[in-house]
Amino acid sequence: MTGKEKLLKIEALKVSCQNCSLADLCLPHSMETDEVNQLDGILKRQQPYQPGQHLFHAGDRSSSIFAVRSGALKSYCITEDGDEQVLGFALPGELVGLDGLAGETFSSTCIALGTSSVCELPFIQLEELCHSLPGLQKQMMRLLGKEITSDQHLLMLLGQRSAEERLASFLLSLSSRYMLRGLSANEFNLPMSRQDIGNYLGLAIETVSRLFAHFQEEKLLTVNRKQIRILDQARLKSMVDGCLGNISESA
Amino acid sequence: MTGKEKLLKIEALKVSCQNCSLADLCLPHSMETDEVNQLDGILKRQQPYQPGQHLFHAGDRSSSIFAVRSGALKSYCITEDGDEQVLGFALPGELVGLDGLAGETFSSTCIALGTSSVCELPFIQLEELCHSLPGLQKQMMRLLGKEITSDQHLLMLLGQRSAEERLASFLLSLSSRYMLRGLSANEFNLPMSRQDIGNYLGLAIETVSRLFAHFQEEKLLTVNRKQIRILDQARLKSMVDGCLGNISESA
DNA sequence: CGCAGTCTTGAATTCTTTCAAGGTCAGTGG
DNA sequence: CCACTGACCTTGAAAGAATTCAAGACTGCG
Repeated sequence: MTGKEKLLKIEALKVSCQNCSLADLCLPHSMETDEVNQLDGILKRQQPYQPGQHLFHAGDRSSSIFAVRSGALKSYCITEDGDEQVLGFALPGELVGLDGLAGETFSSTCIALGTSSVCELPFIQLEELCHSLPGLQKQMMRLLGKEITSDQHLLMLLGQRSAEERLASFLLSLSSRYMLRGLSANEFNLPMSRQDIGNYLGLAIETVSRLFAHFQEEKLLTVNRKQIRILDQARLKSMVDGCLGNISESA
Repeated sequence: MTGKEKLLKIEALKVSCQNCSLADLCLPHSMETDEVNQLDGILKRQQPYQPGQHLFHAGDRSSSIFAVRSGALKSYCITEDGDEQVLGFALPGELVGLDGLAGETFSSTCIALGTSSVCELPFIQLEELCHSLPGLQKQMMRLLGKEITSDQHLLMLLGQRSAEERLASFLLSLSSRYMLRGLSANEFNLPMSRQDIGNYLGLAIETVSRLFAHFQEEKLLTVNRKQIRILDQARLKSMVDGCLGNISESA
């Protein structure tokens, strides 16, 4: 590879990663060419996953975290009596598999909702790399801390909020996450089913459906199947005021 | 300091730390004498906190994590409309302040429930130490991952469990955490008020009170003010079966 | 076209909360 | 020593929110 080719490759990587959570992790910290190159070296890019295909199952030996490049993923657990509990959704630029850091295996299962492509980062190598790249380790910690903070927000949501406040908060979360990645904050598609939304928010599917109808009556938004268009973001926000922020990225 | 004195000091530290979460972090990983010494060097031991005294407030600049040595702590947030949301309780041997890793400041507030003593670990130094101690960084990651996993469990609890299942799960969590530190699994004191329990579990205080009465009628346990004695751990467990584990340590 | 899965809508039921009142306990001061 | 106070906890009854049950509608697909 010539010097010029190498440079191009690095530039391409920067572009491909710039909408990614991992950008937080490395790019803004004045990574040198060689450092980006090192990170690139451990990235495994994979074939896209089809809807319903699993990235990993709870109990699988954990060896990597995954960054979503496109599509959407769902993390969930199966309770002993066979129920599913949705833990979160990952949109492009977000990470999944962080719970695998806790031990030898994943504690959650991750499934593609739509056709999705991901980058895999084997964390053994990520760990080694942390030793040589001064900022990377700190950023990993921050990312994990962020995950904890975001779970705390969700806890607050489920702990004391009404069904209405939960759904409003959920929609605002999606909105801001799409915006963060340069997509429209007021018009987007729900990658998940009503079933998944209800499960995630601790609500019956019928309640979710009724709330969408109610929000529509109130002229807060329009909803057509999966397509959401937020009409009155301000009023939606006022519904969750006091809810200390929205749901942010989740595992 | 003579060689012998130094050795004694290290042994004392090992003893004082062995019931601590940080033991997970260092001791079982064949830490050498010098390594324990290094860790000891960054530990700041503090005066005990009195009930109602704060370790840190949300918004404070975060620079350390804290390990509880005795007593009990409560983490919480205040929502914009002034409500409190309890995020978790820390018992001896557990850590608080991990959410501070997310950014420059803490996102939660931490208060002593009873007289409590803690070890403070400035994480700038912890971070530096990670570079020299091979196992420490990995253990930090694991600890953070554990925190995430534990939040996920709580999420599942609040998401779809009945009031009865929530309280049962809460009590079993306390039980197993006390047992882990070598205390009785079936007889312990609740360090927090009914108010705090209700808030944490997303229940009204009256509901908590009624459930204690109900559990007592069912001969599952006896409760006298703060004192709990679990009579039928097995049946209590069967109530939360399918709840995928209990609540574990929280921020 | 017709089937299967997903979503919506209505009515009855259940669980939990809210409101209200009373009880217990520890500390305080007469 | 005992009544008083305030914080915390318990208990009952009424009200409300969300779920469950049930039925029907829409969509995409073979």
